[in-house]
This record gives sequence, structure tokens and C-alpha cells, in this order.
Amino acid sequence: MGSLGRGTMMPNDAFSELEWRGLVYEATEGLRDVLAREAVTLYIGFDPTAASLHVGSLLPMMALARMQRFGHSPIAIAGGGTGMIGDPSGKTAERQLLSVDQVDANLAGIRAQLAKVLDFDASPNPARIVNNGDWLRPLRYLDFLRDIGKHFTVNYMLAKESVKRRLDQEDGVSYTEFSYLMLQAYDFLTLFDRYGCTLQMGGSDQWGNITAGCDLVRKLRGARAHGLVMPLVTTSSGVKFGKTEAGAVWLDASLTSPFRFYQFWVNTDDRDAAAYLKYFTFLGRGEIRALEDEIARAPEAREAQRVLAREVTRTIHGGDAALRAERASALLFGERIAELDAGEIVAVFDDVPSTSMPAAAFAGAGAAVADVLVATKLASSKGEAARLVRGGGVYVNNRRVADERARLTLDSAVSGRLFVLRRGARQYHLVLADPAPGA
RNA sequence: GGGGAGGUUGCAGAGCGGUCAAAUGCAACAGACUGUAAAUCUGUCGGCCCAGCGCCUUCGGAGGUUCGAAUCCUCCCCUCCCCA
Repeated sequence: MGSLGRGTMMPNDAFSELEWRGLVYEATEGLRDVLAREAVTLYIGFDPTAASLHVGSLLPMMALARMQRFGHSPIAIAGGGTGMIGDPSGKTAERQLLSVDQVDANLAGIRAQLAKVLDFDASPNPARIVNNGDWLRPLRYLDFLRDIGKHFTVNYMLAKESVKRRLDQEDGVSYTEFSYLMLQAYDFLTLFDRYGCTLQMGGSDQWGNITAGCDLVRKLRGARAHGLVMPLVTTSSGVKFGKTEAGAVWLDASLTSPFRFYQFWVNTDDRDAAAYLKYFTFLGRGEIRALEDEIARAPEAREAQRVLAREVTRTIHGGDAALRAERASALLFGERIAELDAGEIVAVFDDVPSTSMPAAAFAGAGAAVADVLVATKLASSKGEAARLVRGGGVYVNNRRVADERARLTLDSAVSGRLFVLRRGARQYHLVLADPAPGA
């Protein structure tokens, strides 16, 4: 294994880099020295519980990419084997089992997303994505019990936090999930054998699983393996990270549009912005410190949030999409929306939540605002729409709608064909009155 | 197999024949204040309309008793606890 990394990116910076970014929650003894001495191969596992990863997975994804930039070789495990069992870590209830087809389908989507931050052509340390289903699915039960199970005492497994917590609960933990620990340890062993992988990273809830793998490698191969876990990403306001009104924030553009993705980051709490810049971007110390100063000096400018949003969106959706999201945001949240002409708005039409409706609907008496709100899903029912209007939470072309029975007509549209609907402070939706309906 | 407790509007959790679309808390949404931030305060929080002390659909499911049922009865389904 490992020749040394290139001179420009000294591997020995990796640990202090992670430390500075606040990514070291816990690490095995001696890891700092190992990383200072040699280029290692490391891995992180990703669960195929859905067809797309969400922003919560961004932290470990970025961690792999960072390590690669420091000359280490990253491996992402897509858990096509372990995903079939379900990790009890951090869970309070037994998980729903996924079918093989589901797991495989989900893997395809996840691989594509991991590929966005990893470099598979880097030399001498290309990234790899492997599927642990390749070695876990063919496992034979008796062989596994004899070769691997023999090295785990039940006492040891019962002492693990993830199991202990579940034991105290009424539901308990199934034998299936109880066994998860051994499978993950076996993954580590397999990667050690195949790729000389000596470091596993993960979220803080993975500590027990990771140390179990380290122990297994030591017992069976007499080698020293390491673990490092990163903190749970929190929000200062106490909300679960990665959630918005619309639900989880996904990395897949068809589930969460780049515009919404960008908006998610722009809305970051002041108190979290600096930490997120360290967690989720490749920006260096100097740049981040400068942005921290900006937060203190001119918080209303939201410069840190803008940079954060731009960087993360670019990483995941590419430069073009990031630019468009940024432009659309500047347009909608800018000073002078009222004066915009339809051309400018149409330019961002595809990047912002939007709907086309036949122009005929707005002819004559026009369309009821409540109906349009429901049609655009800004309100879930007419009743809710009426309530929103009554509460002063609805704007058309940036002017508050005063009457819940108001109607939209073409002569009030921007350039006679566009309505900019807004719910509350920041939910925008464009409506285009399409003169050529049907098709 | 025996005994017991229970399934209520996103969650938690009241209600136990009419005054129940159903207390309260949390979450959520909107308003005020702001900076697309936080905190705080206020309001809303099943659906429909001709907006009324109006109509419809909800309290695990199906029937029944009653002028009237989330509340009582019967059967069924599901969950948990205790004893075997």
C-alpha cells in the first residue's frame, strides 16, 4: 500500500485540517501520527435507504473529498449489503426492511451523487466506490459464524451504545439489527484485505461500529486500523439539520431543485454560517475567517450565507446551475421586483418553482387568487389559501393581497402574462399565463 | 394458552351520550419586528361554499342501541404489559 502523496498537498496536514474544520468528534489513538507519516486508504459507508442522498450525507461526502485532496485514497461504500439489514445506530425503533430491488435501485442514484465530489482519475490516489453487497450477499451463514462471529462476544456487542439503548426499550432490538455490527466490521476487514484500507470514518453514531471493525482487523490480521467520527450537524435554532417546510433537502435535482437547494443554504442561521462553511465547502482558513468578520460587521448583507450557498450548490449541481440559482434569487429577493419586466422573469422561469396556466383562465373576471394558490401548491386547500390572505401572507407581483376573494386578471400581470406569487417572506412561485393553451 | 391495558385530527395526549371539528403541549404556517437570520409577541392550524351560530368527512374496521355516539353494545383487526 501507499506511496507518499504529492509534495504540494502534504498528507500530514490532513488531521489538523479536519480538526480545524470541527470534524473530529472522536478518533482512535495515534491517528494523527499515522496521517502525518503516510498516505492511507480510508472509507466511509453510505446507506441506500433512499434513491438520493440528502444534505445530511454531505458532511461525510466532503470528508472523503478532503482526504483525497490531502493525498489519501478514499473509498465510498454504497451499502448494498448492510442496507438490507438496517443499522440500529442512532435509531430508536426497528427499521423497515428494503427489498433487494429497492436497494439496488437506490444505489445507482447514490453512486452518481458521490461521484460529484470524488476524483476517480487522481494519481496515485484515485477514489473508488464499492458495493458491500458484492461480498456480503454471497456470505454463507455457517462460514460467517465460524470465521467472524467467533471473534465477537455477546458481552461486547451488548455493551455497544446502539444496542444498549434499544435493550432498555420495550421493543428491544431484533437479532437482525443486532448482527449489523458484525457486518460492518467485516466490511472493514474486507477493505483492509483488498485495498489496504486502514481508516474508517463516519458520523458520531458510527463510533461503536467503527471500533468493532478496528478490533476485528487487529485480531485477525494483527494490523492497526483506525477510526474517526465526525460530529452530528446541528442547527442553533434546534431544528433538525436538513429539513425545510418542504421536507428533506435532497442532492438530486429532480427532488430538490437547485434553486431550492441554494435557498436552503442562504437561509442558514448566522450562528451556524461559519461552521457550515468549514463543514461543507473547500474554502480555506483565510477566506472563512474573512466571512466570519463579515457576519459580525454586516450581518444583514448575508455574505457568508451567499458564499456558502454558491459553493455548495456549485459542488453538487455545477457552476451553471449555481449561477442560475443565484441570479434567480437576486431577482426575486432583490429590491425592485415590481419594476422587473417579463423578459427578466421569464429568464429565470425554469429555475424557480413555476406553473403555466392557460391565459383564458385569467380573462374576463379573472381567476380567484385562492384557486391559483391551490393550483401552484402554495396552499393545500382553498380554506388555507383564504386564511393566508386574511393573515396578510400572500403577495402578487410583490403587492399584498388584501381581499381573500380577489381575482387575477391579465391586465394586472407583468407584461400582461406573468404573475409573481409569494407566500410569506420567501416562498415564490411564478405563474405564466400561456396564450397558446393545450398541447 | 390465561389475565390486563390500549388504538383520538403531524407527534404527544385530554375527552367517556348532546354545549366535540374534538382541551392542552410540541411541531408547522402566517403577521408584527427584521436582514430571505435568531429571539419575542400575536394569529391560524379537516374540507366546501351563498361564510352561516351553514353543509360534508373524521376519533382502528364493520355492524347495532339511541331523537342524538369519539363516548354505550357486538364482532373483527392491530399494539403493549403480566402470567404460563
